[in-house]
Amino acid sequence: MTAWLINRVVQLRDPLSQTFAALADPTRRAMLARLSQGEANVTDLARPFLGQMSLPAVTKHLKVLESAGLVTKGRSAQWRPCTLNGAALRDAADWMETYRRFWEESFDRLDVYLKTVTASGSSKKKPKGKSRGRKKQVE
Amino acid sequence: MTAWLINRVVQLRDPLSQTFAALADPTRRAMLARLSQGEANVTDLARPFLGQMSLPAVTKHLKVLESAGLVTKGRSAQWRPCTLNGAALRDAADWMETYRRFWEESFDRLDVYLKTVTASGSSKKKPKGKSRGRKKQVE
DNA sequence: CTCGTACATGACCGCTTGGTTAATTAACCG
DNA sequence: CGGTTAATTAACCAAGCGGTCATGTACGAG
Repeated sequence: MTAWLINRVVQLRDPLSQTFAALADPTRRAMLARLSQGEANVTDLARPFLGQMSLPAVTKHLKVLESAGLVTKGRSAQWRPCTLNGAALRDAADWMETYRRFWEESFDRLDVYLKTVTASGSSKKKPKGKSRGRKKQVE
Repeated sequence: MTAWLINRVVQLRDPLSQTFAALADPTRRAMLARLSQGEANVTDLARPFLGQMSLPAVTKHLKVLESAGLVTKGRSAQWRPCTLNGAALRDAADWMETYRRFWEESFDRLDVYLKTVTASGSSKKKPKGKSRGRKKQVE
């Protein structure tokens, strides 16, 4: 029936959904990564992607990030200096925070497992330490 | 040109994008919230939404969560007991973590602002404390 | 075996998304 | 003024997404 209307209008435009949707694209995440190193105008942001996609495509991505509140686009003559805006990201992080125990639980299970393994070996090195949440990660 | 092909195939299917995309829907987030309180089968998960959407719709949402690795769907007779799987969520949280300074920066700016405001008033109550990251939030 | 329950699957539909090219606006520069 | 650079807008296209209904399947119970 006309349920799709209700959905489209009411459902999918809450800020959190917009934020997550904006993050659900590697191009957009890369742009955020670039912006995390400082202000940049549109062509700066586009540079790594030109050759793979056109400038209007970048403009579109940028618009998604902007309307999700993740970046702020200023203007100076013909340039649009963009800056990263942490606030929207914080909302998403806050949401995630409520689930932290779930990934730490599984980490703890691994921790317990590792302890049983190393218990049968020598007990030196003692790598205890509150080293939650692995490093790695670039993208 | 055939750029859309390259994109579709190569771009949008990385795990992180899938995870964020899965989170970009309030229905799906609500299902995760339900699962955070313990195992549930499909009709359990669907219950709050029936009347607003059909069962197949829920099945679809569930499939999105599943293929993003966020939930694991077991089977016991005709039931599919679903459980929340924290690992995928952790990957997303790790990504966010690299941007933490940006929302904490803005918090600090607010902090400074509040200090200048309260400085002109009385200096009692002293709400200093490392109370990062507001409470609120339900969804 | 038959029935009911719990889900999944398939075919369809309309909007959204991510991309394209071509044209347009806007500002600076000489 | 005319030209160049920066960026946006418009029109279009194919694929994806979120929903529908109808049908199909797998299992337990009587």
